[in-house]
Amino acid sequence: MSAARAAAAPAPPTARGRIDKRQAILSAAIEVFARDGYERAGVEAIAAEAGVAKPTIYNHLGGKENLYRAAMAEAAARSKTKVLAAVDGFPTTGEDLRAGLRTVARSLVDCHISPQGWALSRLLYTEAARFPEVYDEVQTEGGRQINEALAGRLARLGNAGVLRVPDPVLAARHFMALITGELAARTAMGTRELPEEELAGIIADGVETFLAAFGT
Amino acid sequence: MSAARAAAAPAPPTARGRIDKRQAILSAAIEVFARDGYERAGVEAIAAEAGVAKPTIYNHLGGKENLYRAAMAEAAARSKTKVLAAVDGFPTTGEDLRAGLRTVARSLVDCHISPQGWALSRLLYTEAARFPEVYDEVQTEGGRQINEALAGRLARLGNAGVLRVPDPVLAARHFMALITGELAARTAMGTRELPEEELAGIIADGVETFLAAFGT
DNA sequence: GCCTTCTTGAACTCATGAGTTCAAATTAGC
DNA sequence: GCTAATTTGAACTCATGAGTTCAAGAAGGC
Repeated sequence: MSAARAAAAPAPPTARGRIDKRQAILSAAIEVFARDGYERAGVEAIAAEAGVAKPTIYNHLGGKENLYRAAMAEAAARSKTKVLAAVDGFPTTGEDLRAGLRTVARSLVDCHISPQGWALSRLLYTEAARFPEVYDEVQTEGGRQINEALAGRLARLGNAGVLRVPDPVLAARHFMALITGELAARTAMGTRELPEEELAGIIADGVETFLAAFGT
Repeated sequence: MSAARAAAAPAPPTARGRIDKRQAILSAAIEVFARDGYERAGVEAIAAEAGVAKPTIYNHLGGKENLYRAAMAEAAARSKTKVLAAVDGFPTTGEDLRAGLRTVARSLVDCHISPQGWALSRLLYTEAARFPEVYDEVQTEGGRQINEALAGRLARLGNAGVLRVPDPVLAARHFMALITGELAARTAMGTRELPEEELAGIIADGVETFLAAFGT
């Protein structure tokens, strides 16, 4: 019986009993939803991916809709942590500003183009009509916080006289737009690989335009 | 019989026989796919919307996948026409450049945020994994052409000395990024209305940053 | 060791939706 | 008008997937 399951699931022959099933289910759900989309994703497939029986999912999370909500909350939390860490690397002084901006931009882009990052964006957009609350939660709890953090760092640089940012929030939005604006189109919303050199070029170009607009 | 169909379909009591069924089917398909997504859209619903019987769809277009491809090609063609017309309004002289840029930006944004525009983007992204050829066709046939047209106009302004655009293609990309970058997030990929004043603000801000970066 | 609690597998039910079939009705071409 | 092609409605088939049920099995607490 265990052997049959192990053959169907990539997961190791899971220990039985109540361990960290819930976490395993959420991780598997994120992966399968990301790969197949909400509609095409099967609860059975998620169960297999998690190395768990189907009723266990219904015990823990009640149903597909609720499972989706919980999985998205988990994914959003993970993503937010990463992005805020990336913003933390923002330069605080004008010393080698161009290089500093490129480094942060690269970190931010890496968050965006990671499989997890794309999965989150794609599902948010795709299911925005069906799950508006999920969209709002991620957007307000996540997106706004990130923008605020970025704006704060830009304001510091403005204060130090190395940038001209009368409206730091706007500058933060345009920074993100210039850096990440083309990623969706270029990678087909994360379904294509982007050559390293192309990525570096996009970032360098974005930083350049940003500096042309907001530098002193 | 005709009365029963008219009750189910919003379409007028269609004349029978081989008229413009195909066009009606494609228009209905665009609408239903846009509203419900590929997976949730039902062929039966499309038939009802088109005021046509289900077998007629299979006669004309063979199946759901093919119907999707044809509908997307139609939608892309319509969209491209509109966008290229918008680019045509681009200023060619430096006279009142700011106002001219805002006007074009507004036209471009209007194409983007129209229900048809969002439908196209959303479906392209959502189904990029399942229909990569559709994505490529629209992206290369449409996106590239639009970017080229925009770059051409920017190059003229550069030549006239009112803009500093060593790389017109790059400038075109950044123009679009600054103008349309936030629209997806703000409108939840077109599922929310955006207040007119907010939209005007986004455009004005985008043009301002663009001029700061590329103006003389 | 024992009892409670959770997990499992397997076989269900039930709804939905793609695609087909076909005789009857309708239309277009002439 | 007459004929050939097309459209229609309605009733199919068939596959898929959500959610449930239940008896048997496996931890974990004591």
